[in-house]
Amino acid sequence: MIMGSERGWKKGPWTHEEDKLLTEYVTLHGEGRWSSVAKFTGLNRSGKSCRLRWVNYLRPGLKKGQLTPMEEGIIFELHAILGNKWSTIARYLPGRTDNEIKNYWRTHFKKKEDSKHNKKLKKRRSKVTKEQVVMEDTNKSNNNNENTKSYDDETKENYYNDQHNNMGFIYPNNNNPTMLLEQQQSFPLMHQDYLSSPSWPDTTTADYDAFLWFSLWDFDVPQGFEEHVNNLTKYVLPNQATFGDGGTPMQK
DNA sequence: AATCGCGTCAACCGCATTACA
DNA sequence: GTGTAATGCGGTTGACGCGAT
Repeated sequence: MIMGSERGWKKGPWTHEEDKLLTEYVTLHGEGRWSSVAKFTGLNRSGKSCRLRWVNYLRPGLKKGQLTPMEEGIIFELHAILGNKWSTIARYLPGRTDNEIKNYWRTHFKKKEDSKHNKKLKKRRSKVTKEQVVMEDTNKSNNNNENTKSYDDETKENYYNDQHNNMGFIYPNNNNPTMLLEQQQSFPLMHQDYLSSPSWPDTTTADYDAFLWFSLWDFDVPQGFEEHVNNLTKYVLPNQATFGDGGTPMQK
């Protein structure tokens, strides 16, 4: 058994029995007071370890299994804006944990991250827009007269370029600052109705991209999925060309 | 059959922030 | 106001499974 150094906390994988004890404790006392778990349950686990186990594995409502294309898209979009703010991103994906999202990102988008230039490219993501980020990357690359883009940054840039070229999407920028994430109270997309909807758009079509983008950036999006799709059809699809440069997002 | 490489994911660590005495 | 404990967060590690060779 691996033991913690400070006071002999047990480490390593949790047993079924330990899970049971922790679950009983939280059921009885609620979340929090993690450092008391050992005292009340006899579990020889640190408070941090208990919290982590609960949050990432035992907490009710956690989704198991692969992320949906929808969720992948959300992660991609939010990461472009927020950077490695995993817990913040996780708030917009009910049932998913920051750890899960972090792992997902690393395995799916950081595969070729071993570029030696990467460390030069750490971005201030918190308050800049996606378009600014892309421009920064592009400018830096041009100025340095060398390819300093990481796989991560390059993938994002390609993604946005594709969106612009193929869909005519508009991303928020200085001329269109109304959609800065941090100015918003909430993301309408996260309405549980959407995530549990049995009728997602076909993820292989442009409609899906439009749906995804619309969902993320239209902060006034209606509550119901059907209405959402109706609006999508009404405002987005027949008129994609109008989403070109400099315009505003769909009007309601 | 052995082993190697890779992807996945649970869990740990260190640090920052917050709460509280 | 200060020190300490508790909590939260992001980065990292290591075990495990699986397919390729």
